[in-house]
Amino acid sequence: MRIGELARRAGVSTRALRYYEQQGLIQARRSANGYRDYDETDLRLVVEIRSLMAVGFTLEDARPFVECLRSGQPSGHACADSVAVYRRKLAEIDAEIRSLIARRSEVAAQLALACPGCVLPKGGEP
Amino acid sequence: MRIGELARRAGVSTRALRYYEQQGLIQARRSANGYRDYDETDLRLVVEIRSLMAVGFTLEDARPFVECLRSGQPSGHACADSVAVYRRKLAEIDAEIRSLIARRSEVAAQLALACPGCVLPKGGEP
DNA sequence: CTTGACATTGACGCTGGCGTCAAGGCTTAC
DNA sequence: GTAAGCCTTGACGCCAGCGTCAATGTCAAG
Repeated sequence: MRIGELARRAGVSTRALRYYEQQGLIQARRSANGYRDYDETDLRLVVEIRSLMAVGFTLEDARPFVECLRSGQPSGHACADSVAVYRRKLAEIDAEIRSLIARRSEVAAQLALACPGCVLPKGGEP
Repeated sequence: MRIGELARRAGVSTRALRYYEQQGLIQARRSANGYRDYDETDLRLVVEIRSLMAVGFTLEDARPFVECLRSGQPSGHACADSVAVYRRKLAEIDAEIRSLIARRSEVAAQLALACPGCVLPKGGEP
């Protein structure tokens, strides 16, 4: 299939697909006229990328999953590198959550100073 | 005082101070030679900006606080606009935290699929 | 033959908050 | 006079993930 059809089926823009290719995440065969030619495997790669991005992964984070799929594995997380990224992302998310909770309580404290009675607790601070 | 001294005392770069001025957050008087000339009030404004940014506020978020201070209020959160920003930021932070928790549990679920026994819970899911 | 829907590459724009360099002017100290 | 250390404005760079425009090629339908 050509790039427009892949874009429609994957729910992304053609620009995004070219960008993924530029970043080395997907590689398209070329038809005789120079058009990119994709197959169902490419669709799976793009869907994998998008589902990872939907949970906050960057394109670089997605790379091991894509390579895992391309190496013939039935799923992108069947490789050690992918699992390592999962664990790292979990740690990153946990750090972000902790940071946000800390910042939330600081803001809530300031709001309480500025406007006593304005702030209703959320369980952030003990 | 000139820009270098203000920068040192506030713990920011001169570049940042010029940027804040360009964004209309602070306004410096000028000496006869064209140099920016700041006073203690300006220092307070910059300190306010930095403390707000430290908890995740953007420069635009900080604007009402700065204007509040410049209007003669003893503290930046003594104005209605500032309180409104506090409440909006609290809501934004809460939304971010919820989103992160949701994403964390999705990632954890995927990790559990990929590597059973890898994931140890964190209290995110019941 | 022409229109229209597809495709190509290349390049600039966007967001925020600056860092960094260029090219020069002011002031003081030696 | 000259070196050092401050200051000025202007402009490009950076990060990610594309959006958008330009100029042009390809191909099937009418």
